Amino acid sequence: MSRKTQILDAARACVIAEGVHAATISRICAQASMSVGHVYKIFASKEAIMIALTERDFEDFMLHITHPDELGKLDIDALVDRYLNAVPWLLDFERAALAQAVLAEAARNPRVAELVARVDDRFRDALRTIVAPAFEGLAERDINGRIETLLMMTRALALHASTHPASAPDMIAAGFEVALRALLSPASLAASCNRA
Amino acid sequence: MSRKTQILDAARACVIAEGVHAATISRICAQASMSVGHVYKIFASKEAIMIALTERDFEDFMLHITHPDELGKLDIDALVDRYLNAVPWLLDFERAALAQAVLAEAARNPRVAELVARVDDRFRDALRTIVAPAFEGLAERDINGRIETLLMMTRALALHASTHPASAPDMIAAGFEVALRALLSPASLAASCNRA
DNA sequence: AGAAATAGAGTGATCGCTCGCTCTATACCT
DNA sequence: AGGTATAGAGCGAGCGATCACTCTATTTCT
Repeated sequence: MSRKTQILDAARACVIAEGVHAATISRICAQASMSVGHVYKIFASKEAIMIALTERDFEDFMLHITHPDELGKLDIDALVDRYLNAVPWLLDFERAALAQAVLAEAARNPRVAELVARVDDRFRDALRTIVAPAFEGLAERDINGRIETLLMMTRALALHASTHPASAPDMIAAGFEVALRALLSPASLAASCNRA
Repeated sequence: MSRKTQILDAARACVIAEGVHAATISRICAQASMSVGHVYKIFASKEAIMIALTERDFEDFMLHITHPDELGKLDIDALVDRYLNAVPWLLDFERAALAQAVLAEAARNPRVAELVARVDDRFRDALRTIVAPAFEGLAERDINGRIETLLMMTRALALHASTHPASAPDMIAAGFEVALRALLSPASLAASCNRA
């Protein structure tokens, strides 16, 4: 394991346990069993560590939800399956705590905010690619609204375990599926259901 | 305006601008045009200020989404209307930034976490009261899953502007409505739509 | 005058980060 | 091979800044 990985793993553990700010360099060093001086030979600053950690975490997330290799092959039903399968992974407490810490940091640190925005764009693009064929004829605004809602729901899921560590994945998946299928069905169908 | 309110308003502004940790006592004091010593005569600690601020913010939120006075009178259509009307308010950047900071703090401070859990319970109860009549016959697990999904979507909406300050409320409301109506329709109806 | 409100310099702790040092392994010379 | 020079991984005491908080002095009311 490289020194970089070693530091990032230690930083991850600290951030999950106490957030970005309270994860001090000295605690990260203790966790990594390295000296302060050495860590600063490998990363330029605490911020650089956090950026690298965030990048690694996001890459992991994107691979889990929309793997680039299979993007072209995914239809809507497959997307729903993939989503529902990812629910337990998203509801993992450590993952959620890290995501929560990263988003909190994004509110303060413009470099992290830019990272979040970039990943969101990639996620929206991936969704759009999958969903576009089924949504022909739907107004652009409605498509965007649905994609944005999917993004928001995904983020909600990714954060949920942070405040609700003991939530039941299959109960949440059941509710989630209802909303998911509605958002991914063409407009006419959804409309006829809505007003019943 | 009471001294307490004055401090909380100053704290709110600081937290929105820089998060809970970076919102230092001295900056809050400067913002409130008060001395450090005086602030500590009114609040016991920085944590006490943050708890009070969180409580005030949550109370505000609950009043906006499910006002207790009209809880009995709300049916599902009225609830959807209320939700959609609340979207622009939820998408306010300052509100979202504060919510984001509070949730980040909850991940670290058990007292704030307990506050969040309490408010979530109140919110779930309110939803259940409104939704129960229409959901008779639905399995308990499905009802809970839907309520939990609604909670998650509400939270996602409440946080969204923190990372996406310039999002278009009506576009999001359009997508949101689709998911909302699906979650609030009885099961059979939703199922027949799902598998089209 | 006495009480309450207000002020802000001061305290000890802790932060991110620096810098001069040690130690070890390899390269090079004889 | 055996001795010496060199490189760079690793170390941690210490620096200046800043934190939450205290304490005493002063002003403002009654």
